[in-house]
This record gives sequence, structure tokens and C-alpha cells, in this order.
Amino acid sequence: MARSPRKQHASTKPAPPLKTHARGGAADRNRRDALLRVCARLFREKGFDGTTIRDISKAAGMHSGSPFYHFKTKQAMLVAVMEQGLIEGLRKTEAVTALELPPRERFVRLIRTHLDTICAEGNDFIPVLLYDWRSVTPANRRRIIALRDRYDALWQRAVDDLVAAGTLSGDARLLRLLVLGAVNWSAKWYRRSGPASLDEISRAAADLFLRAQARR
Amino acid sequence: MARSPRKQHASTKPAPPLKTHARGGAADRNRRDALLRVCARLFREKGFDGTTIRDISKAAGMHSGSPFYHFKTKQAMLVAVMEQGLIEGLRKTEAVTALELPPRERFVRLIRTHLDTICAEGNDFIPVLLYDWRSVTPANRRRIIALRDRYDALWQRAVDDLVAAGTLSGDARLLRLLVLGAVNWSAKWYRRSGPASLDEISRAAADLFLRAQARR
DNA sequence: CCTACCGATCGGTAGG
DNA sequence: CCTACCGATCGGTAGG
Repeated sequence: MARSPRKQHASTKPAPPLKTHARGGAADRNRRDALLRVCARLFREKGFDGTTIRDISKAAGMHSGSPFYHFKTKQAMLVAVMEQGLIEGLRKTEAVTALELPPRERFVRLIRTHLDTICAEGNDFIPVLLYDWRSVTPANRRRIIALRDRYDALWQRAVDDLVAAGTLSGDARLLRLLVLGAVNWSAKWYRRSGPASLDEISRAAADLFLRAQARR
Repeated sequence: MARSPRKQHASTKPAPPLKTHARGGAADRNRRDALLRVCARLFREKGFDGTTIRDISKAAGMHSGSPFYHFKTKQAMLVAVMEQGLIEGLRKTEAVTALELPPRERFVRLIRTHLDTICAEGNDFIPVLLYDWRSVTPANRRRIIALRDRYDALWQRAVDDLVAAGTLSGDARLLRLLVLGAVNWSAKWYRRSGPASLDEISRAAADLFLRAQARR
């Protein structure tokens, strides 16, 4: 607040050789990543429509026209947040399924991983997807849906296996939606300062869904 | 679209005696209610910040300055939507608990009632509360929280009783949050044209949470 | 509830 | 990435 954006920038790069870093260079990429994290945090806090370019610029230590050096439009920032969140979430989720654990263990690990993806500090990307979907232009929805479908498919397979094993019963699609819904909703009420840790919430969810079955 | 707001209004009230209905009269109240339903629908569809006064005016068949005859500010419209939704939701929910059913039956009925409150046609009020909370001014949050606490308390008691009866086990607060979260999330994916009816979703949720217990 | 309007803000751009 | 700026839109108001 006291320091001007100019000074902030100068303190980060002592002697900024203005023409040295070409668009797309490493410095630009770092700056873009930092900008995107700011976007994710603000979009989550205030919503896409409630966040102005000036909010973003100020939080990133830039002047108001500068974000458009990195993104063509504000909408492009939203799409980038969602895509990056999904790519990272897919990476972590696929790492769990690749372990080829028994259905029950895999399910528990998926819950814990997803909870981390939507609640851990700095993980604002997927929450933006979950809460600001309506702000995405129809034309931009397709590619995001493609990633999202892959995410859902991993969960659906996990639930299908539990149903096949007799651990869960009922319509497998509804089960997936209800289970994921319960976990997703925690992004709304979870507070790092609250009474329950992510481990505790994760265990409570697993117990609720898998209860009355022998623990292996 | 083809008809002007003027004509729409004229067709609704053939000979509008402009000074006949005093502010607060029955006609005004009906108009205000209709306006609020429009607000709820648009806020849900496009978000509070994504909805303009002109969107609301057009959908209500008014001119752009007219909504302010009924509400002092746009923020007041948001608060009114949330409060009306909670009052109606509390009414329906208290009607269920007043039946003094056994814990399991009461729980099933609560799920079905809540699902209706957030998914049935025209029930856009509570979804606005669930999805646009961040747009509520801090000063306005208190009175809404008071109503919301009463809603949560009804559910907490229902869950507490299930825990006391041994039907559920674990931290009762976490159980309430997880169960309500699963149901709340359905407002995001439920489609009237989709494969599952509200009855089916309700039954699937009840089966998931109460499974492995004798049905009475 | 309409008419006519305003000050503020917003996303975005040209040029360096 | 900054500077200087613009056209459009937005919430809201005065007066009837």
C-alpha cells in the first residue's frame, strides 16, 4: 500500500533490462504464473464479475493496463485459472489411481487428495471452476469440460469399483455426484483456523460413505 | 423482445390509475414479489455481480429506474431474496420437524424437503444464498446468518438424534456439513430434463447415508 | 412507476 | 510492462 507498484517491481528486478526478456521468455512466464495465482485468489474471494482488472493489477503490483500484456482479455484469465487448476488436479488424481490400490484405499486417498485440491492454502484454482462456471463464455466451456470429464471419469471408476465390490450400492452416477458434492462443499465452510483439519474431514467423509464395512 | 416494456405493463394493467395504489398497497406488494422472483432467477443464473439493474428491469417488464421504487439499492434486492428464501425454507423445514417423526424418517423427509427447496422450479432463492454469499455486505450478513443458524440447527438436531440412536457415528457437526453439502451440491448438477428425479436423488442420498441399517 | 440524466467505474487499447 | 486514454455500461437519482 505504501510502496508504489513501480517500486515493488523495481525491488524484484533491480535493473530491469526492458528489452531483454522477449514475450514468452522465462521471466515473462514467472510473471504470468504469479499473475494467475493472484487471479485465482481474487476470483475465489470476490467472484469473477466482482473482481476488476484494477484489483488484479494492484494485487500483482502492476499498473492497470499491464495484465493485458499477459492475457488478451479478463475472460482469458478465468479460463487459464480453470484449466491450470484442472491440469494440476488431474496430475495429482491420476497419481493416486496409478497406485492401483484396492478400491476402498483408493477411494479414501482420492477424497484426501481432492480435499487438498480445493481447501489447501493457495489452491484457489479448482474452487474458481466450481463457483464461477456461469461466468465462462459458452465458446470457452468446451475445452474445460473435456478436462473436467477426465476428472469425473477417474472418480466414476473409483465409485464403480466400490459398487462392484459391494461396498457401496445404488446408482453409481448418483453416488459419485453425492460423494463429490459433499467433499466439494467443504470448500465453502472449511477454515484453516476451524475445529477440523483436512485429515479429520477426510476421515469423517470416508467413514460416512464406507461405514458398516470391515476395514482392511 | 418485440413488445416494449410500456406495452407489457399496459397489457397487465389495462387502465393503470397511477395514483390509486399507495406505496405499500396490495398492488405494490404483488409487483414487488414478482420483481423479487425475477431477481432470484437472474441472480442464480448470472450471479449478483453479473446481473444488471437493466437485466432485472427488462425481465420484469419495467423501465430501468423502476426497480428502485421497490428496493432502495441492488444490494437490498439481494438481501431480500436471501431472507425470503430462508423464511420460506424454515417454514417448510419446521413443518417437517413438527411432525415429531422417528429420527430416520425425519431425516429422510428433511432431505426431500431441502432438495425441493433448492431444485424445484422457481425455487431460486436459497441457491442465491448458497452461491452469492460473498456479494452480501458485511453489515447485511448478520440478520441472514441469524436465519441461517436456525436452519442449520434443525438439521443439527436431526443428525444428533441419528448419532444418539446409533444410526450414524462420528463428529455430528462434520456429519451435518457433509450431508447438507452433498444435497446442496445437487443444485449445481440437477436438471429437470436429467435422468434422475428429485425423489430418486433424495432416496439415493438417504440410502447412502443411512445404509446398512434396518429400514423400519 | 416513467423520463431523463449523471458521476463513477470498467475492460480494454495504442504507442512506446 | 507503463502511460494516457476511451467508449460503454453501471447503479442510482430528481422530479413528475
